[in-house]
Amino acid sequence: MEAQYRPEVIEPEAQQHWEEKQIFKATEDLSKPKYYCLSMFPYPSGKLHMGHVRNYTIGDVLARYHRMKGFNVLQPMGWDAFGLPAENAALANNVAPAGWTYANIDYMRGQLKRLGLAVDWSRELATCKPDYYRWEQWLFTKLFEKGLIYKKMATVNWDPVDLTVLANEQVIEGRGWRSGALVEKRDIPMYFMRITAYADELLSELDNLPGWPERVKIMQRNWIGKSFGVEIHFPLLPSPALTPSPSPSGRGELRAADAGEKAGGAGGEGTTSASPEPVLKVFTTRADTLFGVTYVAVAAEHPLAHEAAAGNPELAAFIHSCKQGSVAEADMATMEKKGMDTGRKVYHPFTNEPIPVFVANYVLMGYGEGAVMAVPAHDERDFAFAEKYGLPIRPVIKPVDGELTLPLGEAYVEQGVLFDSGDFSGRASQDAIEKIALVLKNLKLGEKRTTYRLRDWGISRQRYWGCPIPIVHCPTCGDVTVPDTQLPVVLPEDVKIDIGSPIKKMPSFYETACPKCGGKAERETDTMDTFVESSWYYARYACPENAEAMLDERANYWLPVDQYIGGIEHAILHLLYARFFHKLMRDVGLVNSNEPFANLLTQGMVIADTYYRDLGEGKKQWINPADVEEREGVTVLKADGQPVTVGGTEKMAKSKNNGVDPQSLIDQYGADTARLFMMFAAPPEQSLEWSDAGVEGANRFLRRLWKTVYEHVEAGEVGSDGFDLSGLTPAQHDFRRLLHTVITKVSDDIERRKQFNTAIAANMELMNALVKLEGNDAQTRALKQEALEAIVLMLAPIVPHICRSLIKALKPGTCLMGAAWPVVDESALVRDEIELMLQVNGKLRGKIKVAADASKDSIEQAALDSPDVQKFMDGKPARKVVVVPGRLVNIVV
RNA sequence: GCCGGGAUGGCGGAAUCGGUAGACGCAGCGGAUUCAAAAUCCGCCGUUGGAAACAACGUGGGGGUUCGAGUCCCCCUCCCGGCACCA
Repeated sequence: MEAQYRPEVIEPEAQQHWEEKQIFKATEDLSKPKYYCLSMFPYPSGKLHMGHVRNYTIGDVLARYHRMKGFNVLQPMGWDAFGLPAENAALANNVAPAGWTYANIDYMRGQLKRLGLAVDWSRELATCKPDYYRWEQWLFTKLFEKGLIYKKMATVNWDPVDLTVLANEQVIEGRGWRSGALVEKRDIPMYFMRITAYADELLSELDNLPGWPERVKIMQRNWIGKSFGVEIHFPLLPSPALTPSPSPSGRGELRAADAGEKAGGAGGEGTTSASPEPVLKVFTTRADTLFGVTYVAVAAEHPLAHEAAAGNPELAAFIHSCKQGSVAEADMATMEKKGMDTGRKVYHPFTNEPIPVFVANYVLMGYGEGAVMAVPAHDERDFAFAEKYGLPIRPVIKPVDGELTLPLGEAYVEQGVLFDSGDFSGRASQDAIEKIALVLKNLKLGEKRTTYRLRDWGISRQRYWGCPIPIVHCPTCGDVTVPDTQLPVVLPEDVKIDIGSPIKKMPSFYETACPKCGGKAERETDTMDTFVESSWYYARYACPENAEAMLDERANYWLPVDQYIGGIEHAILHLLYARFFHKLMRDVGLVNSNEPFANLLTQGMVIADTYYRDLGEGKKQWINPADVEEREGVTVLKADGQPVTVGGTEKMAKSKNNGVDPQSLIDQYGADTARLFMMFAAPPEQSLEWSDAGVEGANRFLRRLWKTVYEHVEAGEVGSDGFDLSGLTPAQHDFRRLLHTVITKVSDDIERRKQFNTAIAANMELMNALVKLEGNDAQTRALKQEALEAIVLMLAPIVPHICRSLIKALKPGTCLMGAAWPVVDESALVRDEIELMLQVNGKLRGKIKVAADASKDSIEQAALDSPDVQKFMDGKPARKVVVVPGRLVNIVV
């Protein structure tokens, strides 16, 4: 064995061995339990950052641990290769997105391999390859035919200067990131996936996911946002200016799940119903406050708003001003709440009192009916709005056991008891909601309804670098899906990029014949949201080379994924879409399980400081943390010494250029040190502010481990028969108990707690004790052999390269890949004496040693006899003695 | 704004079910080794008072429950993630 730890020698050697022997190639094997371990695949942004190292090391530790526990492990890897950054890079560097993407994949694959991941590379996939996305297109056509994909209008960010649609990320402070122009909202036709049809199942199945973090399930529940309420119809007074012209529609029965569909069409359903009388529909979860309604507010896109604006230039201007700004909900929610009276009025369904209708910029067209009844006395937002516009505030709910202080200083939002509410006065809120719904139903002015916050998923993107939507627009046949035989619709890769998608200007792409009638037709030139690709890749890994089908029976062998690992930022969108897709695939017969991911580990963000220079008009130049330094208290760019602006601390991302490349760390210390340091720095679920302080310590520990094994091995072979467990000295006995306590703890830390920092700490503690173990006799050497073997095997999932070398040195002829996880010797854990803490009035005052099997009475007596305790009892009698077995005794005086 | 999470020594963190706060590591300080340095090894290392023994205080801030609270409950502050076209 070499005296020096040389990662630059042993790491490539180990990696080459694993690759040549195809150690990690997974095959379906019914003789072992399967373990499908999946880390979220990376977007090939250029280089790995620390978040990737964290993510993939966590996955690798779990994959390697389960392999040692006898599982048939699959750990695949691939590339989430379509996306906006490729187009940005193409624009900046005048290269094709495809070439840029493939070059990044090649570089990053090399980096991942250098980390020594136990990945089956034979299953590698990239979502931008036709052999992958053709199945996405195939599924699209099936879903379109089933009505699970449909077309409707939707609102996007429009850059009036560059004449392009902008992603939310490209809107900075209300302006386009390149042009600096004020962004406008614009309605365009898009394809939607009917995720709302699965809302109930997506919600209820969360209860069948015990292996998911509670916080993620809570976020998904809130996102789906099922609420029980009442739809209320406010009859419209005839317009003072015009005769009302309700758009004809027989679809007044459409429920909330479809609300978005009609909303986008800006269709008129909102002002119509089955009854001939025009009504304004609102949805509320607080029907008990109905008598407190003092105005009704509609979204700027609401048909009634448009109608009212026809003869009212001021209102038209206000509605137009609501169109300014991004469509992002965060922007909508934080902007100043503004409104304007439409001049139109509705009747209160019970009192027949006329109520004004406002247009308000805070009412969202996409949720419910695009209209709300406002109760300033019992809703904070309505209260603020009413104060601003001098609208009446009419309290109708009071606390069950008290009175309201009038006038109200703020909205009283709790449920309570109704007053000033006609026949409903005196009823409790819940009871009143039921009764009011019933009476409204009898009057045909409303009914109980369930709504969801969840909206259907708009998947059209007006971008180039994505999967083409397999639709042909035929002037005679309409939207026709591309038949299986004509798939895939291949995205041309050799393109020139400027503003706007090149395939929209490429007749060779969009000119085609209608698959139905053979007439002249045009292809859809929008591409799909990249979330579509990442919604099913986990299943394709089971059969990535299958050219005949999207999935085959191997998917049912491997699925569901036993352990999914990825950033907490995906808690809602990606994970919800993937769950949705799994159910879609189940319902077309591709998989037989209900959920894709049995266990989920949400890794905390690796965050880093951001730095930028303002280029004006909302444009910023982001500067990498590696390129700045502090000079005399000022943060400056190293290159020119000029100051930079310090931004916030945010997740490492391409867009903020704050990713730290792990390559120099790996080059300097090796992959094992990088892996060990990353796992030791913090528990996986916690967010981690990046700092390389402590890397030295991780490397030092590995050198120390190497040296300890080296010295042990150099001292000669240890006879396996020289180990006499009954003849251990007390110190040796204590050490062996520590060893087996640590094996118990580390197993639990990795398998159940998934907290690797403490698993590493326990091994360090054991190493510290081992180094202090005196003596060179056969007993001691056998004990050290047992401990070193266990430490090396316990650390193997985390630092596999060094452990491969060390196990070969400790047990010549053994192979790490065949090695099993260390087994606990329960008999080593037995103690005959334990230490108990002594408290007086909850304060620590001393400790005693008692026999492990001492009775409660004898423990109490021993505690009361202790001089440490008596000193603080001041001669007073014990009022109470609390004995916590195995822990402490608390004496209350 | 809404939803979710977090805050513990100079720093990263530990304390797993309400029961010894600060494991393990980093940095720092002192010592050994060395011609010297690096590396390595040994020791100290929450704050205040004290020569020490020891005592008091101490887990973002305020209040509460409990024999006992970093952990549970209420209120607040700040930070991080998400908010449907970043992935």
